[in-house]
Amino acid sequence: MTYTIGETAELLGVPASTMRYYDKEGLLPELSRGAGGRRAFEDKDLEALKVIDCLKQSGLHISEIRQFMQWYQQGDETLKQRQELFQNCRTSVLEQMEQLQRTLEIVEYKCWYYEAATSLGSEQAVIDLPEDQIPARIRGYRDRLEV
Amino acid sequence: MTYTIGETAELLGVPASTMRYYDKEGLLPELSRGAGGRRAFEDKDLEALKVIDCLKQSGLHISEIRQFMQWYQQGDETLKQRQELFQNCRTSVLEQMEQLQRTLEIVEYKCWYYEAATSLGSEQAVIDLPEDQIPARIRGYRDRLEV
DNA sequence: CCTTGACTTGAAGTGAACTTCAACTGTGAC
DNA sequence: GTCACAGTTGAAGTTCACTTCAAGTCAAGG
Repeated sequence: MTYTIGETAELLGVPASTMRYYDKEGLLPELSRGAGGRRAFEDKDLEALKVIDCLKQSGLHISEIRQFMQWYQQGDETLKQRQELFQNCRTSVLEQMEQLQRTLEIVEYKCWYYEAATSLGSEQAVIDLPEDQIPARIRGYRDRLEV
Repeated sequence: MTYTIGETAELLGVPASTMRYYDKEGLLPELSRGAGGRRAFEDKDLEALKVIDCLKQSGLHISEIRQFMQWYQQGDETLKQRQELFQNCRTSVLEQMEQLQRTLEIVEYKCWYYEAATSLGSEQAVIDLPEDQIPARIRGYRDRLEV
């Protein structure tokens, strides 16, 4: 069972032009061709596209993903490199999550701030709010009232 | 108390060129100038730079951050818009965290997979591993062994 | 006063990841 | 057979957020 590039695009929600680009960049080294030189995507190629997406989400560049695919093609002698790559991905994803958590805390403070401001009718009213009317989870950001 | 662009760059770890760019793009509308036309960063400008970073992390484009700064300058009549903006930011950050969580699960599967492969000496050995030797937290990804 | 070095500007350049274009070819439904 | 349409290619274009450059100004220490 194979899929055309259009079917694959539909299936994965990735534009066909993107997949041609990935192919050209060597991210789909095992992709075979069918009638008339058309790309014939097999299940393993769909799998590869999912892994590409995962590696992209982890913050890898196209060139690094190409490197991974080259290692994959070289077989068991590159297992160590591939293991290391995914360990680095893991660290990177965890760092991104921590960063996002810090961002969320600021955003939630701002949500509270503007909610209070709209219901009180002015920013000044929020700035003048007595300490004990500020929810505990937000108090740490009291010194960031500006803007 | 004011800081030069160089001091501010040092303080926040943001290149001076980036802050000039933000200024040019209207992201620092209240930034004042000191002797010789030099930018004089006050505490509120540092605060603004932190908010810019937060909004960027949330996924806003420069043009959207500029819009926010314009609303800020217009005062209390734009409180509603600013509240809505931060609510959208919150949704967007939560979605990013969910996406990252899904990525992490795949990455952790791959970590397990390559760890097993390196210790067993080959990928085939992992593929041949009996079901009951696969940790429960990973079993859901069994069908993604390829690549 | 003079020099050093941090600042100023507008304009041009960069890098990454696509996307679009133009010209062409082959497939498959009628 | 024919014809629309999905696919092919290399090259050029796009977008975004900076970054670098070139040419000039100004402040402050010696």
